[in-house]
Amino acid sequence: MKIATWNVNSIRARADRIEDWLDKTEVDVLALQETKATDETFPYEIFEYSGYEVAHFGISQWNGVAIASRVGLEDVERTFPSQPPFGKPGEEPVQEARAIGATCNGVRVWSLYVPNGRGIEDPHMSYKLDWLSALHKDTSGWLKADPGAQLALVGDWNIAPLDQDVWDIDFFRENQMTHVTAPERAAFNAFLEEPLNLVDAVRPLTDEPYTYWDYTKGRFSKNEGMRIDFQLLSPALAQRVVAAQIDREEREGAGASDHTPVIIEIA
DNA sequence: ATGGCTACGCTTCGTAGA
Repeated sequence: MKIATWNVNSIRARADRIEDWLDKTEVDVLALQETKATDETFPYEIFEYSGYEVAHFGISQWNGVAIASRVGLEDVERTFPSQPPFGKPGEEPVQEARAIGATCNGVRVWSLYVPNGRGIEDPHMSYKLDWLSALHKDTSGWLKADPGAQLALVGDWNIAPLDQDVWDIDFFRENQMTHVTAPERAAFNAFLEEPLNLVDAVRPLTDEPYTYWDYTKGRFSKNEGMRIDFQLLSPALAQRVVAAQIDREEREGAGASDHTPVIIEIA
């Protein structure tokens, strides 16, 4: 079974490419982030034509997450239980469409779009860290309830865990950029450490360093990218992984998303 | 020269991405 995750940066602008990609790769499960669509405007038909069931969660032109599957799509859950809303000062906090879960052929898949911190001092940074802390707490509960859980937390984590996961760590440091700060990395690493012990099964199985290249400044042609899209698997699921791939080719050509798909194959 | 892109919408700029 193949499970892919892909920040498509607008499902409507990318509809033809996504349909072609599904026909070409024949993944069984595709988790999507940044659909930039509401449930009303989401193009369900491109998945149905290709033989996939799909569940989407979108409430505005921002964010939006979905899971498409051709091996079953059960117990769909929109937002994880502890997921915090974003509160603007003086306004009612708003829940954002950043997480959708579904069980596909026995694997509990969460499609996650971790908030962009925007800036080190920006209120969105504490939102990002709170959001990850809440996800960690719920994940801990799921694994306590079932230590053998087949669980996949996949998506755009908006964190580059290692210095080598950005093209020039000095550039990031000098410009006080997000995605590489100690608190963000600690929040990410907490998923890989005791007691959760989730596994990044992709890193050891692919030579491609990056999953994202900015549209601006010719970043892709200069191969100045970032590794920020991950599939973190429960220990029991990680044992079944036989292959992994970052589909760099999909970043090429006109009309590409700035992120590329990340795929695992499990036995 | 310190830029360069892409997408969205009650669109023709402001917001967001990272």
